[in-house]
Amino acid sequence: MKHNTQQREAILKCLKSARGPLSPREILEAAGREVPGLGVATVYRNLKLLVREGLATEIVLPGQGSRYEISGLAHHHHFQCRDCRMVFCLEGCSKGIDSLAPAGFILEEHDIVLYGRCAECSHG
Amino acid sequence: MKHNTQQREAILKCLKSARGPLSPREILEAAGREVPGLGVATVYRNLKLLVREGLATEIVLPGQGSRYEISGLAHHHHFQCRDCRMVFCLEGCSKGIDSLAPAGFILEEHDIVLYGRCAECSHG
DNA sequence: ATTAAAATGATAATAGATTCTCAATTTCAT
DNA sequence: ATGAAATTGAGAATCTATTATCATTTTAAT
Repeated sequence: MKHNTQQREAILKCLKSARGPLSPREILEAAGREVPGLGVATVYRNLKLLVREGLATEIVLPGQGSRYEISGLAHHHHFQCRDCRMVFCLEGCSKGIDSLAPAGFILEEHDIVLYGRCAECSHG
Repeated sequence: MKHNTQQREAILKCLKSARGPLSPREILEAAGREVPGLGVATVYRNLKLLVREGLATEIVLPGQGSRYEISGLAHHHHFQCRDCRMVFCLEGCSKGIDSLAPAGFILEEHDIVLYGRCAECSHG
């Protein structure tokens, strides 16, 4: 990453203003509004680059391709709306998760995903 | 599902004796030991069938293809070993998950996945 | 302004999982 | 034991997400 490009800036800006991790497609659409003609390959290339540089973090939910969110957020989990399919970052974390691991197992990490309807889609 | 086949029986038996959801590949290998020559298509066909009949349940972890476990188990979650990649069913569920949903959001379901080392791989 | 390196966009290519096709085999009611 | 219906196995085909290719454009140091 030697040169700054408007494409990369636009992608980063998207991630910063998002309420949750975005899919490459969502990023293509959003950043494409700022940089017309933006191509898929560029989105993927830059996401990979941003992750490598530590500026973005890859988020994977069950049954879907990777999403990306801005790095540096505190430990948190996600909520996916079953209507609009959007993913939102949540705050905090449920206690007592560690106790779910069976004896003899070493727990290193955990993921929690909530599913339901977001405020808008729950007819807000 | 009009005819019972040894293939289907073998697949079902695998699911019943497993400690967690199995991938089609794992099932192919395990059931293939009982029914030599077992084909992938047959595994997929029967899994689909078993799910339709309510005998098996599809489980999807982040970044991986579907796995299948026997139906009827109580609410539970899973642990994936980062070494052997095997997935294990856990018991119980962490309290307070519901409180993670933001105001205005309707929570319908949740998934929890723990990652780490299973008893065997943690050098047991 | 010039230029070499970096980055882009269009599209082809790849990869992995799952499904389809179809001839051959198996199941089970008779 | 027989035969129609169901199922199977091998391999081709499909689908989706991501990556590679490459000619063209952009960046930024000079």
